[in-house]
Amino acid sequence: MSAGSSPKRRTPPLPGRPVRGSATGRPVMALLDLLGRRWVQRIIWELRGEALSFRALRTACDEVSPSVLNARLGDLRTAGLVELSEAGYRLTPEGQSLLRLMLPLHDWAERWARRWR
Amino acid sequence: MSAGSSPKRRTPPLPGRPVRGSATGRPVMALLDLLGRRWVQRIIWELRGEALSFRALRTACDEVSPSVLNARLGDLRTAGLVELSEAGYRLTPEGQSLLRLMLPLHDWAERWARRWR
DNA sequence: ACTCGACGCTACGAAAATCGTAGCGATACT
DNA sequence: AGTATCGCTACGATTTTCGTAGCGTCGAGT
Repeated sequence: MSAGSSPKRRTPPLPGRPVRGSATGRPVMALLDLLGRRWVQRIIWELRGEALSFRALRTACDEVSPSVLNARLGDLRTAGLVELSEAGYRLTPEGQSLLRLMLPLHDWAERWARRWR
Repeated sequence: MSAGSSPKRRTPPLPGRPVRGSATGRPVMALLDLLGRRWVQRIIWELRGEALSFRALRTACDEVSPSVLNARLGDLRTAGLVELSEAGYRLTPEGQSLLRLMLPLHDWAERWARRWR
């Protein structure tokens, strides 16, 4: 490990504690903070099917920088939405229940796109 | 390093054109790019009720920096999700239909929070 | 007319997040 | 030994976000 004991601790958003943009830490605000970080929703989206290795996930996310991917996976693991299994990274049951809320976004986006054709 | 004099235009994510993290421009990827920008989901969330003035919206979003707020409002207006009316900023019908997909996040977050108490 | 306050919004330097590339140590198979 | 993949780290460059100050406009009040 060591990892140089970072001089600045990055705090993943969790319900019940102050997050960016909300001193109250109301759960929905913590969630919006988490989901508003780049690649977070995309990662959840790409894990909708089978488990993916770190590298496969990186490829699925258009070769996202590994430092950011690792940071996001840390956030998501801390939040209890993602876990690393034998087969690779995958959604926890909690993560799957959140994914279920996101799935309708696909069809919505398709309809949205028709306005731009 | 280009000494280019062009002010580097920021392109809001729209379906059908390449966006950050997806050369294809598939609608859902454009949407995830848009929603993954900071404050975007929060802005939609805060506009779930009545129309809000720029300043009221800024206050609702915990005094977010006006430059970022304006940039996001530009993205959202270009995307056809938000419009400026007499009464202030408000969601378009399109934006309201997206909000409807987001509303369940509140209850989900409440349940999520119970794991951390 | 003049001040006052609120409006949408811009400027700009500082700080933080993100990116891109290279590579490490471990493990496994040849 | 050589090759390949694994999760993951380092670190400088770039982009985004932040924080504060303030501009120009408008309508209400005096």
